[in-house]
Amino acid sequence: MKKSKPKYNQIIEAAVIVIAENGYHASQVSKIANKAGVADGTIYLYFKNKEDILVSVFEEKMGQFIERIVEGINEKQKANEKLFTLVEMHLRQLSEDHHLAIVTQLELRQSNSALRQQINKVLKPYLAVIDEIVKEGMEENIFRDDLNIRLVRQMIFGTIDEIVTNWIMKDGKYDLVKQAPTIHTLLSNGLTVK
Amino acid sequence: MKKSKPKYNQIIEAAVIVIAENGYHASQVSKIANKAGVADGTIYLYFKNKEDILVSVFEEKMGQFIERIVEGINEKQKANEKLFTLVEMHLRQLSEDHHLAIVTQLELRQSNSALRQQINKVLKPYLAVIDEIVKEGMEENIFRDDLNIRLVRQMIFGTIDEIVTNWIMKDGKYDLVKQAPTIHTLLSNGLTVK
Amino acid sequence: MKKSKPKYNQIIEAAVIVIAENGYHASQVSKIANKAGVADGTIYLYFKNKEDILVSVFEEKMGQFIERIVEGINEKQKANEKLFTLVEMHLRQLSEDHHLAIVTQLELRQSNSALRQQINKVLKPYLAVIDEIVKEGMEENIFRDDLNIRLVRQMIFGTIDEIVTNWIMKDGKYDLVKQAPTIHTLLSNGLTVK
Amino acid sequence: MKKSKPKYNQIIEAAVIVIAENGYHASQVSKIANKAGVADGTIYLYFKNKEDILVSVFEEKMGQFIERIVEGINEKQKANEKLFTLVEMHLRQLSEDHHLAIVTQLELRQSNSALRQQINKVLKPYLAVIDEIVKEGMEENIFRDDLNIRLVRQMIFGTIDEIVTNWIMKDGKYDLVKQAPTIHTLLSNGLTVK
DNA sequence: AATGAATGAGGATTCATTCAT
DNA sequence: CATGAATGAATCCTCATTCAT
Repeated sequence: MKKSKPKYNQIIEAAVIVIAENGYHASQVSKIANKAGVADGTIYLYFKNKEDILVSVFEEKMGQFIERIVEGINEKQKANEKLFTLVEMHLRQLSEDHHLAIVTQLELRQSNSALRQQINKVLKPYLAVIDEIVKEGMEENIFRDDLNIRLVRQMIFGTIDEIVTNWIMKDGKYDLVKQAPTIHTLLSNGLTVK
Repeated sequence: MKKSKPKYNQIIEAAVIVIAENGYHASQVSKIANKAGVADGTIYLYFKNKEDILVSVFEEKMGQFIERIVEGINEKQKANEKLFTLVEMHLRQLSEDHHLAIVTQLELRQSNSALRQQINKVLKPYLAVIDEIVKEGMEENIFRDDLNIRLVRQMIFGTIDEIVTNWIMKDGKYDLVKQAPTIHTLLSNGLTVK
Repeated sequence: MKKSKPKYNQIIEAAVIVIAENGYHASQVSKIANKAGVADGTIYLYFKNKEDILVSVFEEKMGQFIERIVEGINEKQKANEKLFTLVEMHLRQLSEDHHLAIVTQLELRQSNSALRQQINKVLKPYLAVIDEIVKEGMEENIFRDDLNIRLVRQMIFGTIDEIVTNWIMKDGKYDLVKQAPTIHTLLSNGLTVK
Repeated sequence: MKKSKPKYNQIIEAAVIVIAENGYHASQVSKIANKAGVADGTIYLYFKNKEDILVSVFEEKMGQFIERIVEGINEKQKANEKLFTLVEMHLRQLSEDHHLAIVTQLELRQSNSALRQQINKVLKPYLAVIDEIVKEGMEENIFRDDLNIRLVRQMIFGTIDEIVTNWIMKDGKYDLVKQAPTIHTLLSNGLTVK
């Protein structure tokens, strides 16, 4: 966590749970405060407004999320191993924190466009990690050398994101992480018989 | 159109414009009524409630959207041609109706999860079309025979969806349709050198 | 009343009573709505916001207030009779509407400076009436010809206003109108023995 | 100053500036504390509550204000000289402390009626000084012997007060003190040709 | 004496929906 | 069918005040 203030973290953790359980619009500030064990007004000592809670949740959690993936990737040598690690850890991390998955895949998207811009900014470093893997793969001659990096990044992120969202909307009834190899193969080899 | 009542369509068209221009949360029923040239109360003669307007917008527009894609696909023989047609027409149709693209890619997602369930129901036939293409491709031995249809569908839809969303968030500043071949190649052949 | 909408007037009348009885800051919109026999939301069909109620109360009441004084003055020939009429009617009108007197003398002054500017605008015509009397008096050679009109106006208004405010703060325990002749004499002849 | 504690005075001075610059309603206790260079809580070691700060500001400043006027008056023999001195010094003192003038003429009046009662109490000695002058003038046969002291006091105070308020609302754009003779003449001789 | 983090009560306003005409 | 005036529930945020340190 960026800030070591305990109340700040209490509120962040409470917000994830309350938003996951009630949905963003039914998550009154007082409900979050209550769950965090602080007074309503205390929220505003740590956050500018209700939206800021949401952005901060995303920043904090996304920060850890990316950090861990980057660590995992750094242990790998080849771009396709790195891609596999990214897919697998993306799925694993959301798989292991159901509340967080609900918030990122469903509730966070209910935000207005101002908020969405901020969320995109937080997401940038993650997208940069994807770009980096793709570039490395092209340089290593593991990936084709004519790839449009932006489109590849959108395919990789769009695919994983859609898969996680579907899983969440099915209430996480099946094993998400187990699908990492298949997804990786799909992205690597595409649909066509060679 | 489900109903041939002219006011029904007036309201649907007004809703697309108002939501695209103002965003979901700033699109009051009275604003839509005003744009449609009817009284507020009249809305409720044609729609159960505000959510119902949104679902209906999506139903109507998605109905046409899918219909046209199915027509396009039926003219093709091979699964990979069909897939190309689907990608190209998906991009083209949203490219040509900016208002609709904003509504489907951004504003509609701000709805609560109850509404999102209904939207998914509307989306089902489209996803079924994708599934059908994949199955045909496998039978024709054009696509690999070990594909997990659900995951493939999520990759195809997730990729296109992410690409369109990014395009909209960049205010449609570049040519979307032109990217269809590259996207199709990516989905078909994946990232890896063969 | 400027507007013949009955609810508009109901709300104005309710506001005078509620504000006079509770003070401006303890006069919640819901309390005014309740007194007026309308829903809270209805207030906002007729007034922009809470401040607008206050300004409108003043506009409506001040409009009548001035109108009557002007009528009274027009029946008089000489400036000093007109001045007497102004003093007497000013006192009489506030004397006869205790609620209104509380609102104008006490509660209205708790407004912020933005509101006060608007109130001053409403007051302008009344001050103009005073100016007119003074000018006439000077032309008629009834008043001294070296008067500084602005200062005279401020003396006349300041004197009456202070007297009414003191009366209100003593809960209207004595007869205000009866003092008109003395006040008029004071303003006319000053303090000094001639 | 009632208390010789330096922080007490720091807070009083800070309050005058903060209230004059921000207006009464935007003058949070924390803003005053900040300006005074003390912690929020420290305010409550010297003042019972926020209202008490205001009353104390008025008491302290009014105390000095009256003291100086009394000194000035004591140097004069005749009641009409004393009245002139009172008018002139009233204008001069507020003229020379713009912040204080804003607070006394505008911001302090936004207080609720409970506070206003206390303010009136503080004002009493000043009104007594006016009364004294009037009585002396009557005894000296300089002023008419049939004056209603209360009304005369209200005329004198109301006139000066209204003139200062108008001056403040015009941002002190003209010379206030220069008007003392005219005001004094008006109060002494009234409007009428003799 | 001094601090300042924490408290929590309180209220204007919006807008989807109704229903008398 | 159509209207649109009226309804009223629902909530974020501020800020004076407290009290453990």
